[in-house]
Amino acid sequence: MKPVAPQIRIARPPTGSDVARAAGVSKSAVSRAFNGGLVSEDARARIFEAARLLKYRPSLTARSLTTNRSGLIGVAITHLDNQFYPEVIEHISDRLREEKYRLVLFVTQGATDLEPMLDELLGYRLDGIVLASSSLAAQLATECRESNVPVIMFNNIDPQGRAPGVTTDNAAGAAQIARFLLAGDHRRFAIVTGIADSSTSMERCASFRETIAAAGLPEPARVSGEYSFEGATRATLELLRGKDAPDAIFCVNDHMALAAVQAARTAGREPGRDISIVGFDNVAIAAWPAFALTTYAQPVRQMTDNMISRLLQAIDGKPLPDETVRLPGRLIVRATARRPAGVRTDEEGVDYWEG
Amino acid sequence: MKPVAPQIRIARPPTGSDVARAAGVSKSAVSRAFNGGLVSEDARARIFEAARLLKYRPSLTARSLTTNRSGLIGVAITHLDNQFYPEVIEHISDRLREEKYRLVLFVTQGATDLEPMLDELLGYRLDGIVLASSSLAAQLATECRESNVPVIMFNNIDPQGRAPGVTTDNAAGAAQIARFLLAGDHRRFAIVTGIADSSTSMERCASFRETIAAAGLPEPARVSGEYSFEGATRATLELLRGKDAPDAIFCVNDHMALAAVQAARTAGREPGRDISIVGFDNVAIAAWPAFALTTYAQPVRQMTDNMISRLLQAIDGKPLPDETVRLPGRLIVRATARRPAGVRTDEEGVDYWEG
DNA sequence: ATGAAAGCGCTAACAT
DNA sequence: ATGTTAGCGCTTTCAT
Repeated sequence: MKPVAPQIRIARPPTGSDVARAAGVSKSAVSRAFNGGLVSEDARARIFEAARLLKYRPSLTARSLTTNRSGLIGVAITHLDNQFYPEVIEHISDRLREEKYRLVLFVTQGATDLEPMLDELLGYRLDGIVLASSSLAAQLATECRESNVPVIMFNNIDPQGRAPGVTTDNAAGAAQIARFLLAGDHRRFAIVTGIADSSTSMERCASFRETIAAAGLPEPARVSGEYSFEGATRATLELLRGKDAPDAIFCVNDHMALAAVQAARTAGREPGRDISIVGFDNVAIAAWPAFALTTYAQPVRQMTDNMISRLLQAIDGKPLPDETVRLPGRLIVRATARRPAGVRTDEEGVDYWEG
Repeated sequence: MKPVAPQIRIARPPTGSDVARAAGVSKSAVSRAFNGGLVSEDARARIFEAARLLKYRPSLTARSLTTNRSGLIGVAITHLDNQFYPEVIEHISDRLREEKYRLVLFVTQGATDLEPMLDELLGYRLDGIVLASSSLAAQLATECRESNVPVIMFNNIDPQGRAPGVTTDNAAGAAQIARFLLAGDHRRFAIVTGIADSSTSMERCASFRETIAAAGLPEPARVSGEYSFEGATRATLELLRGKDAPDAIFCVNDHMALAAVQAARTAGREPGRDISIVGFDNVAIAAWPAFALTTYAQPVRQMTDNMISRLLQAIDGKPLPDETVRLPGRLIVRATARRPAGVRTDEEGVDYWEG
């Protein structure tokens, strides 16, 4: 005994065949019409009209099965509370939209396992992957490459240079900050670092120390701010407590520098007058009047442009060399650090220092 | 004349057939093994072993073609510079991961056309869509629903209630802020609003005005801060310039309130002493010592939980009623507004006011 | 418990 | 310029 009524089905999106039927052509004609193939004006017109009527949109899922392209780029990112990353996401998103790719976002937790992460990243046949600021980024990168998915690292690179990546020239930046502070007559330096295994933190830290050492001054004190606001607050307070408190603190990123500025005030020291604090990133908040943070600006736009271009090339089959591109930034001078001579102003009224 | 050498092909990811062959079973067996179907212990073991060796991961793209589920949830969002949204993204991302969905992020521009947006959203057969803070959200919502894709609005709802959504109870929140300010003996009120067609801004604004009116006090001045930092700065400065300058400013969100606080200082008025400023959202930055912003906290966690649960139910076929769920928040008392009587402290040391 | 076969919506050779 | 055909990698009846 069969059911009398046909099964009620949810209205399904129209397919290319539906359009073909309505327009009186074959599926292939429809496909060609939507992909810039050869179709007569006449047919093309009928096809688009039918498509419009039926509200047809090609299923990108089905398409990706045959083209072997998903149109999806994965972006793995942490520390969304650090304003730098939302800014990065906006830039990436802009570029990707221009290039007709969609952005699949993976907000990675602090300590995640590698495997589940990989299942997520590799299960979808993402066309490419951007690894920004994840602590397991370097490991992820090698795994993904084994699976033949183009990967590129952003702002946090593989220290051994075994994966393609883009960063600001951290060494140059940190060295310039050190020279700036030296020129400002500071003598007792300290560094608030990020998490231990962060390449970014290590590079900036190392270069800063070298420059200070080269000037013949004592080794800067170092405390980890763990890349968090609270961590940096604690770190700064700890640095300020000692009798040999520093007269200049370099925070490895702005997120922590902003915490440091406030911590210093809490401790009764006004940055720029009683103590100098310099950050790295030049996030939007750094320019806020409440902070006026002196900081080294990362060229975010250029970094994302370079990264996406290279990634797309790799997707198009051009092999991506394991090269780390290091782009130069600029030291933006505001008010949280004593100003040495040589500060200049650009056309837009921004003060900067080139040593 | 044919080419002699076969075309060199990039190593392709292994397929279910590869695994089946290696394990000596059929494709269907592999599929069942990976989907909790009926397979003998023996076969299952061989299948997983083969899969491990070949590094096989089922193609979710192909799967979605047959199951008609993509496992993708679209999230459309603007104003990433407003720290509220990165926070929201983190919460959404957490929940989605738990539920085995991936997040496709659409950072919508200020003024985008509807159509390209729709092509993007509907082309991928997204299982569901979250519309947060887009100015065209209400229009997008109706369009998507016509295409049978579950949609839910977040923090910015359809004023006519023709689409499901979640917000904080904006009316209750704004009214409470007004009562708080009234209790603090303020008399000349002003509002810094968001963009004109934002439901959120309108709701908060309307309720605030009603409460002030009900108290028999003159209509608050209103200036648009356009949801931007610069806009809010200008708006505040403008308000402060007049001879009849307000003694209390309600900013429709924290992002603008933070600008207002700094603008007030620029104008020589210290918030909490010379003028009172209250925000809405309770973003992380509001708690920073530099601001200590008094603000109405949105229950972000509950909002996203509610939203995702409902969205997933809709995806599972349970029809989603066009209901706007309004969750209660809490007025967090910090230092930017004069404190009336009745401020209490919770277990975590947070000061709040319930009127 | 297992396999064969059909089909999801599309694209891409290959004919014509 | 257009249609036919054969998959893409998977799930899902339907037999066995």
